[in-house]
Amino acid sequence: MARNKPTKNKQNSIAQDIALKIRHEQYRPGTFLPSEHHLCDLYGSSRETIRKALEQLTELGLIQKMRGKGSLVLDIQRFSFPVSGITSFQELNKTLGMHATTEVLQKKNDMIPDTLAKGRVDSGRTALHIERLRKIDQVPIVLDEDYLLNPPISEVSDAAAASSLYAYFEKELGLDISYATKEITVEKVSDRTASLLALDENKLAVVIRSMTYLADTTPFQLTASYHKPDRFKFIDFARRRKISF
Amino acid sequence: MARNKPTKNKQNSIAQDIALKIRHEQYRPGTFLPSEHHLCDLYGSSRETIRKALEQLTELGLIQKMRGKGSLVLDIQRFSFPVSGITSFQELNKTLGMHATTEVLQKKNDMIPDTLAKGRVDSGRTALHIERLRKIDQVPIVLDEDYLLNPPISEVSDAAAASSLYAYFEKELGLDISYATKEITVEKVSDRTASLLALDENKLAVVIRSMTYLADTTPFQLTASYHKPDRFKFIDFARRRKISF
DNA sequence: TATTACAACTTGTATAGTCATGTTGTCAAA
DNA sequence: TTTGACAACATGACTATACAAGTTGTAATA
Repeated sequence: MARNKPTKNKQNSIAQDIALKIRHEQYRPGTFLPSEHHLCDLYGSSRETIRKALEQLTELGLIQKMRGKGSLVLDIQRFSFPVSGITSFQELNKTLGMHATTEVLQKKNDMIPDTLAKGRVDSGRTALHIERLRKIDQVPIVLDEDYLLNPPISEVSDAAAASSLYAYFEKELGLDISYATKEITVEKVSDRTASLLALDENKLAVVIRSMTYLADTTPFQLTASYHKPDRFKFIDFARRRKISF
Repeated sequence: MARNKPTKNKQNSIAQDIALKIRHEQYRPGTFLPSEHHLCDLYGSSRETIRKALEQLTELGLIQKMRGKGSLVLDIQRFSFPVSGITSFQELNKTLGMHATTEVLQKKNDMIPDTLAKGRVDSGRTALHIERLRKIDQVPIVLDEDYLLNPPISEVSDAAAASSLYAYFEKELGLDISYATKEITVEKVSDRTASLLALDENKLAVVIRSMTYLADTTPFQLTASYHKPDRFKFIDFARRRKISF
């Protein structure tokens, strides 16, 4: 069973290590990392391995490579909620040090709504429907409607639902979460959703619908997240894609 | 001067070529690409070069690699406005085949607002302020407030402002656009903005503030985009990041 | 028949080397 | 002083090779 440790190979370990050193300001923004040759010596690895580690950091927005000069450490004030990179509420809670609570409102089998299925999943199919209200400092912020497909997910404990589904999927079930498609819109929502989030009379909420896939490309999670508009803030780091398609 | 041709090296050419073949359904969703060894023969290159090309396609969400099996072509119905990947309105217009028009409302030097500068740029500084209203089928959709820093941008022709700033920056000025930070919120906007976008009385708009950087890490563009909430739709493809930071 | 073992494929990871090309400081020449 | 050549660095791109490990079909075996 793939335990999916984040650092299982050399290039990941190196990337992780450098990332931590950047986080702890051992490498400071505005300065250059040791050269690739130097890093080879430091980690006792080949240059290609170092370069693959640095590429991960580049993709994350931690460094900017400059030909002939070196790898510049970028200034990362990228807090808040990143859209890119599938990140769970619980992970964000930890990183940001907010005081967040999760209240599980429902957990039962339901039909998958068409708005989430989108033809990519049988809409007649049932799935484990978990409804959770997320609060920060007692204020409702997000309402999550998760539909978990069976297989691969047969049941979820109350504890897992209240803490982190992602941690449960990856660490307990050994699932290899790979990618997701997300869609962000602003919509008028139902009276029930509006009252749960304590919206004003226009009932507008930011809705994020996502479908999350495993490495074998089977979808396993469909989610609709309803965010309070005034407390909604997403931050994204994006690199320019050279390839047009 | 770096002309920044999208296909200047082997791995980019190969990625481009495979991407086009996927687009034209020469490689169909649900099928596997030729194996890496086979692609080596097809393109006359080494396996590492092929792998780097495939990695670009993976990052774009065009394929999913599966160990022991091959590279599966994913089903891409990713239309609409991607948040991730810095993409300009004009590029989207072309790709999506929409009938879009751009109206330049202002083009003059102005002070940079604090909400955009965010301490990363001198807020007292002036920049070339271009205000553009984007319409699709005569309906106003987006209001773009661009602040272009000098250097590296001294002036912009009316034609460039009306068509594509990015094309002008990259092809004419030879700028190497590298990355951007973006922030998405929902806010109550000014009366002027509201009337330009024909918002209803609550005056809520989706605001995307971004700061775009060159490869040498100098910021050159600050933008606030105001979107009509009911016509706002962003689609994102995100891969799960294994590295925690 | 059912199971096992294996061969022949696939991708994943790491190594070592080569050449191209951009950057910077130094030192000599004009 | 200014200019130019050059050495010593840096990253970018590519190649060739090796071995690990997952997948699949086949053939031998119990």
